[in-house]
Order: sequence, then C-alpha cells, then structure tokens
Amino acid sequence: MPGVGSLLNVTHQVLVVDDDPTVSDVVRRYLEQDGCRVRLAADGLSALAAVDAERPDLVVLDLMLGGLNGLEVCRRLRAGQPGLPVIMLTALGEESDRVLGLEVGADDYVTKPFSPRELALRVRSVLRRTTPAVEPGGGLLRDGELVADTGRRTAELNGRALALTVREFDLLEFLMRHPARAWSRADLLDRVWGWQFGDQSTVTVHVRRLREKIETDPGTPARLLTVWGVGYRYEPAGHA
Amino acid sequence: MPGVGSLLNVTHQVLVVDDDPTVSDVVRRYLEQDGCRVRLAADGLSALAAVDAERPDLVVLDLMLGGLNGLEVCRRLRAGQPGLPVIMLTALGEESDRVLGLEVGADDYVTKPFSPRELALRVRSVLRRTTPAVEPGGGLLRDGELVADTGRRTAELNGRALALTVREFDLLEFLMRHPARAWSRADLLDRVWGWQFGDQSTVTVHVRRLREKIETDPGTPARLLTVWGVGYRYEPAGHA
DNA sequence: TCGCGACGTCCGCACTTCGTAAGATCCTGA
DNA sequence: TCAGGATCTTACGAAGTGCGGACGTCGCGA
Repeated sequence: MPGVGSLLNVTHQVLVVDDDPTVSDVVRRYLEQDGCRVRLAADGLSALAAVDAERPDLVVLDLMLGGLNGLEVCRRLRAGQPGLPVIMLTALGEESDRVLGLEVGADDYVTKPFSPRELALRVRSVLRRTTPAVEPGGGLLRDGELVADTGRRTAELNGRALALTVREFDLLEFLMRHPARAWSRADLLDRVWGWQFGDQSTVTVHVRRLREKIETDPGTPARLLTVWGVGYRYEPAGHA
Repeated sequence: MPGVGSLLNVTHQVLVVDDDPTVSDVVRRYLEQDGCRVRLAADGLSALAAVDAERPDLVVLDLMLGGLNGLEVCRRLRAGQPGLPVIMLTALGEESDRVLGLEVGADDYVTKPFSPRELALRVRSVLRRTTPAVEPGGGLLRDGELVADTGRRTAELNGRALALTVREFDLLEFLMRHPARAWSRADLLDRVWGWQFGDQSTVTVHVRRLREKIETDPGTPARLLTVWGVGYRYEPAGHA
C-alpha cells in the first residue's frame, strides 16, 4: 500500500460523475487519500456545469447515466475543453462500450466492477502524463528574499534553505500563487489539503508552523497575515 | 525494458493518420506528453503528402480510412521510404486485417479499441528499436567529476569507470537529463521503468544501489537527494 | 548442470510528520 | 469592563516515510 503523499506540486481536482452515491462516495475517498480534491456530479447536466465552474484537471465519467448519456457528455466535454482528460467507467465486458468510449476520446477506461484502488492508480497515471513537467515560469515563486522553487520543492529565505515539510510547502506554494487575498480555513483545507470537511484547526497549526520558518518574528507576521474572523492572507513583502 | 530517457532529448516526429478527429486528438496528446512532435492527417493522400513534407520518424496509420485504403497507403509509404516504421490501427479482432497489415510491412499493430496509453507505449518501443543511438551532443552527460556516456552506456566518476547495471544506468541517465526537479517514485517508475503501477519500493532500492556507486558518502548524498514525502531529486554537484 | 549477478520484494528499525486536543491569549461588541 | 468566541501555542500519540539488510527468482554464461 503505497499511500504516497501528494505526488505533484499542485493538488489536482477531479470531477467524479456517477449517479450511484455508493460508488462515487468510495471513489471520492480513495482519490482524496491520494491528495486530490474531488467534486461529485450525479448526472450529465450537472457534470457539464461543474466542469465549467470548477475547471477540474480530470473527469471520471460513468457511461451509464440517467438523463444525458455518458457518451454524449463526453463528447460535449471534448468539444468544450479539448485538453481535459476523461477516464470512463464502462459496464462489465461491454466491448462495444469500450469502443465507443475510446472513440469519443476517453483517455482510459475502467470496467465495472472495478477496485477503487485501481481507479485511483489510473487517475494518477493519467494526471502524471497530462501535467506538464516543466512550468512556464520555471516554477520559481519569488517574493523579495523569499523564494520557492516548485519544481525542486525547495524554498529559501535570505539565501538560506528552509526545511519545509510537504504540507508546509504546499501551503506556502498555494498562498504565494494567490497572494493579497483572504482565504478561510475551509478554503485552504479544500484547496491545499483536498478536504471538503475536517478539523479547521489543522490549518491553524500548519500556518503557525509555516510562520515559524518564513517569518522573522512569528508573533508579528509580515507575510502570512491573520484576517480576523475570516482566515489568512499572504501579503508579499517584496520591494518593487 | 530499457529507459525511456533516451527518447526524451531527441524529439521524434510522429504522423498520425486517422479520419476521426476525436481519436487523433487524444493520441496526439499522449504522444506529445511523451515528448514527440505530432502531425495529423485525416486521409491517405494528405498522409502521403505529409510524410513527404515532414519526414516523420514514425507513422500511426488507421486501416479504415476514407478515400485511399489504409493498406494502400502503407504500401506506398514502404515503397517511398523503406525504413519508415508504421504502427497500424486495425479494427476489432479482424484477424485478416492484422495479417494484411503485417504483410504490407507494418512494424506493429494495435487493435481498436485501444487505450491511448497502450498506443503510446508501442510507439515508444518501436522508436527505441528503430532509432539508432546516435545523439547530437555525442551522448555525454557531464556533472563535474561524474560523466555518463549514453551512447556506450558507461559512466565514470573521478576518471574511474563505474560498474552500473542496466537499471542503474537508466535511472542515472533519466535523472541527469532532468536535474533540479523533484520526482515522485511513481513518476520514476513510469518514466524509467515504463510501469504504470507497481511496487514503489523498487525505486527506493535502486536509488540506494545507485547512491552506493555515485556518492562519496551514500549516507549523506550530495547528488541524488531525498525529497521527504515526495521522492527524489538530482542536484548537479558540478563546479563550473 | 551449476554458479553468479541483476532485480524485485519483503521485513524491521529509526525517524519524521501530521492531526488533534487542551489550555492560554487575544479580539470584538455590548 | 466583561463575556464569548476566535486565534495562538504547545504537546503528544499515531501514522507515515525512508533506509538498510536480506531473501527468492530469473536469466545467462561457464
């Protein structure tokens, strides 16, 4: 049981489309354990809406859907966002389904009944393949004397390397990518941890730990500020 | 299964011939993720023209084509450029098609429905088979006192030859080609071993064995670093 | 046939990291 | 000023993670 931590520097968002709550629930748990943020949709129309609103990195799509047919959904997805990877859940051994699925442009398929573990592996595999290895900006996030290298997963302050843990780095990366904006603990729990629910004090503690490392005086933070009653906000300290 | 690393710096060009845009689109994405440049053609005539104009390294050819028959296209390709590898997409289970395909000289065939992942793997393997190991830079990877010769597949440290096994060399080559970036074990398993899934401890062990040979003190590695909770990263130690 | 090296897997140990709980402290509005 | 809630701080146990050692298998050459 690998149970690997977040494998990529950014938490991916996956949309799971299935009208059976039992299935989608299990799938969600597995994917979340893998460090993905997960959204659910029960039918084709809400799936299309969710894709539009949430901009997921990947869609897991059940072929057998009430209302709009899974194939039709897939086709429209492709039309709307050509690059969006789709993994299709097909009924047991329906050869014709596979043909159709792949012709409509699914990236991979998993036949029911499937082990959620296998699905999770496929998702990771497709994501790994889809996510470009090199980022446009070279993966460097810079704020004055604080520099985070997302490719290397290292950070340094005043030229000295910081020993950040996985979570700390993920949190810092997210905040530096979305500066000057207040985020609630629930937001951070969702976007950084990939949890839709959970103990928010987790965020509090990690912010504390991160401050300990990136702030000169953790008591009076200069970058990672508290927004009272709301959450936190990253304020670049960098001079022009 | 030798490393994929060798494919990565030389960009191969692949021509995909299929009259279904949804199929060719997915295929293109996969191949591009693998570092290939991809051209598309929708029918036999434009395929022949494209081969002439673009000089691809490989052709993926759908047997069922509007206009000119796939077999005929293949035959003409062979006539025009005997060395050009062709992977043929054949319809489901049509035994006769396979026979014909191979008789016309296809290097490999994939039956529909295929997963794009599978096709990409075949393309890799065919390219690896057919592309001679000559590289522009002489195939020398240099990092200070550590030099790897990808052509003759040897490495030396401080002028002394290293006895690297196949896997060890593949791993080293991949890492030296993609330095200063954190790779998860799953990434390495995928890109060096060519496995989608599998026991990640395999990577751990090989990293250890490689360290034993390239690091002065394997206990505190200077080049092949552990990124805690993520994986590994190759950090060039080389002075100017 | 035997011996050997390469390779993948497994086990146990040491260490790190994480989430949660609990108490202290701070802020806000009445 | 006071009460109530939000935030901070610390500590701890559980789970995760990496590493070294060792073992079994496979393929190859002697």
